[in-house]
Amino acid sequence: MSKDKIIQAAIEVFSENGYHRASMDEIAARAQVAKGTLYYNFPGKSQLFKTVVKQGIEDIMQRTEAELNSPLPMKEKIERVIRDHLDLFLESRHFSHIVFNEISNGIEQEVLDELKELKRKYLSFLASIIEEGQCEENLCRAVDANLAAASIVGTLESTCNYYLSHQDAYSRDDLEQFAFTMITQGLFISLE
Amino acid sequence: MSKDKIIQAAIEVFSENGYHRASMDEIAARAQVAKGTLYYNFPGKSQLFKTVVKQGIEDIMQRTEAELNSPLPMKEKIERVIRDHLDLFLESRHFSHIVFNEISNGIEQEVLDELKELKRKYLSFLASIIEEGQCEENLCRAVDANLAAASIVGTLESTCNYYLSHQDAYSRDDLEQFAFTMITQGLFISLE
DNA sequence: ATTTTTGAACTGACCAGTCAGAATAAGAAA
DNA sequence: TTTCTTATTCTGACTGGTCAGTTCAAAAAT
Repeated sequence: MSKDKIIQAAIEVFSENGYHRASMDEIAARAQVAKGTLYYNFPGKSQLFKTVVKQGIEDIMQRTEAELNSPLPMKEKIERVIRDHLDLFLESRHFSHIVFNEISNGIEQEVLDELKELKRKYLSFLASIIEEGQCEENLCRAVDANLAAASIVGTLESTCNYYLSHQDAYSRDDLEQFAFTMITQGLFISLE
Repeated sequence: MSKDKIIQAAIEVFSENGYHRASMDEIAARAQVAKGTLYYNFPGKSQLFKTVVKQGIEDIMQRTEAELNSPLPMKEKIERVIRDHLDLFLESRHFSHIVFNEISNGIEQEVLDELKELKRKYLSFLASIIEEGQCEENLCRAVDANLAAASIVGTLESTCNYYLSHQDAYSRDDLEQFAFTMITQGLFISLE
């Protein structure tokens, strides 16, 4: 099936280059398919992009949900959720940018709205997990869950980036441990 | 002086669109200057871009340094440094992306290297501040200062973004307070 | 007189999207 | 099984548009 090959190639190319620098020609070449086949299977670039994003978000949400439903202690759960996110972000370098930042000009309003909705849904999903933890577990209740969700994604994204360009200095494990500490404890300043 | 007008316009256009979608025609129009003048003052797009990034980084470093040299308590200092960063990021929506992410294809290797060096310099600058705090103040020593610097920038960037699309729900002050809490204390989980 | 600016015209590259026709699969008839 | 027919899937050259970068003669500013 060409459709699958195209989606896989699109994930790669979009992840490597972001939306605007990804070209349909390269996606076609990577999928070993003629350009026309892209347009036979998808109405256009933005629709193809939407499909890719949707798949990525659904995937990470599913993985996260599975971890959270496991009968593990909270600490373990958080570690695993962080690990899943790092997996995704390291796999698809620019996936998070694409979803969280690059959604803008050059995409039809209709598709743009769908993408924003996907993003919103995902952040709410994370926020609801945090809120739950604030009620039932030992999460600090002083922080806003929505902002916290955004912040966590930002932290994971930027530390991934840093890690990718300094792999000599850090191991994958360092990255995971750091992310856990930073997210749960921050810089841990005891002021006054 | 046209040069200044061009730089200002370039900051705007690059910040709004990122590097690749920013067009020299629009920069010229925004600066109310002929396109030829751009090329009279700068060798090309990438050089102009470099100038803009350089100015932005030098600006925020200078502001941060000034705050840190003030005779204020540590807590106050950190709050101010965060505020400065939020100012910059909110002012130039995509400035941080540009610097931290969008540096890639389509730019000559030489300029690319200079940009990466600027970015590195800035992160080291932040890291050195954190390290100093870990020695002399009450910052947790368990976190790696470089990763922490990257993480902080990521947090600020993504929360800014979230704030910008939810200004109805949050005030600028909420944003500042949240960023401070998240950076210094994280989700503050007391596990077990 | 020298420097700076203008604005328009042009080139070459890139790229999203199109389309007429080729290839392939699927099913019906012989 | 083999042949004919139709529908689906795929192809790749082509189009039209955008944009960076160049050039330059003439005008304006210093």
